[in-house]
Amino acid sequence: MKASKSSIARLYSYREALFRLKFLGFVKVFSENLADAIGATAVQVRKDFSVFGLVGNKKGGYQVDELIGKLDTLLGKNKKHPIIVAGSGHIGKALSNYKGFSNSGIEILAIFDNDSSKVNRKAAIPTLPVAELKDFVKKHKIKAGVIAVPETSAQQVLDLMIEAGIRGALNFAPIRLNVPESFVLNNMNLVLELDTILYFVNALDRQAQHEKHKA
Amino acid sequence: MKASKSSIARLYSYREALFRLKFLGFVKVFSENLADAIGATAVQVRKDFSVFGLVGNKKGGYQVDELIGKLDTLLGKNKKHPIIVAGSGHIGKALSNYKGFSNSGIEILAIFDNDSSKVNRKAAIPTLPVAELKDFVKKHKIKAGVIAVPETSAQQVLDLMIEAGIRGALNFAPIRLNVPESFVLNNMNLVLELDTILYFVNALDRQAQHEKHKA
DNA sequence: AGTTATTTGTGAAATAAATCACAAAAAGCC
DNA sequence: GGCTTTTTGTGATTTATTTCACAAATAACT
Repeated sequence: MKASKSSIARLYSYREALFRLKFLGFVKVFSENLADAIGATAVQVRKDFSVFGLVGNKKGGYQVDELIGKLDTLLGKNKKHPIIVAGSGHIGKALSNYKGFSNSGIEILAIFDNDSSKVNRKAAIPTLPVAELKDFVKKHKIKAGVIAVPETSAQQVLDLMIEAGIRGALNFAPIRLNVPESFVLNNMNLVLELDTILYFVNALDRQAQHEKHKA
Repeated sequence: MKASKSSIARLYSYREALFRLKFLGFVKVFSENLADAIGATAVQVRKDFSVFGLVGNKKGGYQVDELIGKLDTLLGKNKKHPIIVAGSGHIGKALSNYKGFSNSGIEILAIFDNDSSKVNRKAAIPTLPVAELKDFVKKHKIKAGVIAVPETSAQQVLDLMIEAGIRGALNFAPIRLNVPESFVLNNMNLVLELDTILYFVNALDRQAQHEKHKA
């Protein structure tokens, strides 16, 4: 097996879980503790670890600090990761106010917006005109960005990011964006997620209805 | 094959794409058009359709209006879907201002917040005290909700929702929530998504570095 | 009307991901 | 020190998903 998107995501989840477990006083953990913490199975944890060369101690489990250290190296968590956000609407604001980045290494350096009335160079996270995006990205060697603009300008902004040298992005606009082969694009589509939930909720109801009918 | 989460998500995407294609003047479409539109392959489109009994016309493709109609029925898009949001922070606000729900059937009926200073019964989408959540959900027969509260109160709010009869939720709090077997829970974890993007972006760099070294 | 080109629909094959089954290591007990 | 118990690590198996390969239909052309 090799590193799939979901196995990488699980590694980050294990890391989060380890911090929580450490806070609770754990010095060592077993694959089962981690599995419980992130909602997986113990075998899955060990298989993931096996793929990434994370070894434990038979019967002794894994040393929490040591494991966090190895994960940090593996996941690049001992480095800073500067990113930018395009769009200072509600999603952009939600991101810039988000507390959860604290121990993640991720840091939003700036927000970019087309609307000049939104520009604010004095804020802790400044809002800058889109015209400055390219230079800013090059200057700060930024590799990833968030697209939080309306769908009508999403592709345009993304193209600008790519041109500036950005290599990956998280997209909140509800459309399919075109990117070069090697570009890493993840999509967050609120409506699609809600739709899927509603489908399964209603499917459960339909099933229940069906059962009732049979009885 | 049966209805998997991702195949359902694709059906919703096909539907979206069909609206766009219709707007562009398409009266009939081929599986390849739909594949291009959502970034899949033509075979995948046909296979998905095959699973859900969506038939087209050999050589003639699919009639756009007819297909939209069938998808609407299948996906419950000809019904209203009232939902609630817990938490009136930035994410809650982003959702209540979101334009993309317009032709989705999804309607946010209310936002709930613990902070009494946030309560506002007059707004188009009212913000109400959490104490009223249960009655509101029962009264309006709401089946799904969004959790946009801090992680410290996420489980508590979710339990309240479940108690009120809600069957599925979209969770923005970056923790694993416990739900009954049949409850439909989807997670949106911003940091996790960004982490994964950064991992692959940096992995590409590492690879490039490696190649350079070899050369 | 017959022929050709195109497109659907779907079993069969391939690929990817998760789970099982069990050997090997090591801690603790007697 | 040997025996027992627990837990890791991983090849083999299963399950899920995607892709392939091709028959069957049908629209368009001659």
